[in-house]
Amino acid sequence: MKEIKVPTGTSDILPEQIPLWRYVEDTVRTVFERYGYSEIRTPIFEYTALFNRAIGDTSDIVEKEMYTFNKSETPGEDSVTLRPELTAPIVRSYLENNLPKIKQFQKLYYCGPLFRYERPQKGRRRQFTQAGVEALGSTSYLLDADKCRDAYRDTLKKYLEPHLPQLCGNCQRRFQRNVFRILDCKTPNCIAINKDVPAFDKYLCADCRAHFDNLIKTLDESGMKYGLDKHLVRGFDYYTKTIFEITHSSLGAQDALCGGGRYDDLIAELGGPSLGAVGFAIGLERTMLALESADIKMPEPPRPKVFVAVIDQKFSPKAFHIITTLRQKGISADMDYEGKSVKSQFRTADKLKSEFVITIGEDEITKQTLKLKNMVSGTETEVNESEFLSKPSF
RNA sequence: GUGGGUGUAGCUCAAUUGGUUAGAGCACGAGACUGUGGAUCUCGUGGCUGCGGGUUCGAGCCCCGUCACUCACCCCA
Repeated sequence: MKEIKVPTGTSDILPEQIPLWRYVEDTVRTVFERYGYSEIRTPIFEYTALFNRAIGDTSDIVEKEMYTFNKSETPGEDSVTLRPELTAPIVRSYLENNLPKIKQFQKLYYCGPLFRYERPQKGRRRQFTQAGVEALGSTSYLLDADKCRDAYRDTLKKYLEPHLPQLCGNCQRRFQRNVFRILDCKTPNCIAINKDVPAFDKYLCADCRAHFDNLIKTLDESGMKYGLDKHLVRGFDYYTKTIFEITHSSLGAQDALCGGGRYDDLIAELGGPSLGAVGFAIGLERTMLALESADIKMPEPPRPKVFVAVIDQKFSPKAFHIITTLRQKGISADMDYEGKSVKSQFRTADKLKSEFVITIGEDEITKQTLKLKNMVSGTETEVNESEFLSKPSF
């Protein structure tokens, strides 16, 4: 029989990694909330049609990377898909729950697992976690953003057409499927051709132009550091106007920590009013890779405050009573359950990094006291048992 | 889906040109005159060398296949 292991591209998060996860999750929540975003949670799977419509069929995600299934043979039961991204589900929920009617402008954030059927590599997993924000319903200047994109697409095609034979095989395919991707190519030959590609900002309509200029002006005035990348391309069809990424050099080929942009037409495309929106998502696993490479000190794992050791196993019930009492008073406490030697119990307490050890033996029972040892300083004190248990102090 | 790299103990790695019972460090467990941790020392547990075939008197090592992991393409966080 074949050994059953964790599925390809997924991994267990073991107890020792949990503090880092908590740290990262807590941090994004705190920051998002500081910026006025509220958390929203949507299902892990959605009807497949949602992603087909939102992401667009030029994307590989829709073509071959979705976990799609149909449990029911009944006709009319629609196929569902494990969510490969979260913008579309959130827009869906925003509309379905009439959020724009309650308050047109909504600032929402999320944090959770996503699924894409891909070949794993550094920073790329089949199940991964993203935290992101969506600012939905900001007044849209632009109903004609697509026109700019179409115009630029035509310009690009016109420029690249004569060079087509010199482009790499991938790019020749891209020319038909998605010209913009050619700008992103890493083949030396293609890079050379791309160098002289017409700049996109010459092809913006007045509206987009104004939007772009305003954005740049705001960024400059707030002292925000950024770079303009005329070769930046993002995969989803729903993006309009501004797109952006944050990358980190430690991440290898998959170096985007964060990516996002405007999607001013998506709400309307999913059946809602014509309202603009912006959002971005942060890859949590990639963030953690970057944190590890930056040698950031890991948060301390939780540890028991008290470990109770017994001289003889016959005192175990007593020890059990003590840890139960302490736990009820909100103090983390633990003990040995396997009748180990005193030395071994202390070793265990040490390994757990327990702050204090209480020892119980004949002496303590007759005197009705507890021996309390501070495991950092090594000093031992004797306390009255009933006093300590009714009002523990260290 | 395509290509490269790597698979030996829980982890990191050894094992002369193919040659006996596959080793070490760390980790884990027990102990060092028995009511006390960390340091040191002693002892111990632990491997169908990823799996399946082949070549050979003999394979951890060579050949083929397969699986897994990994990096990269593709695509994307």
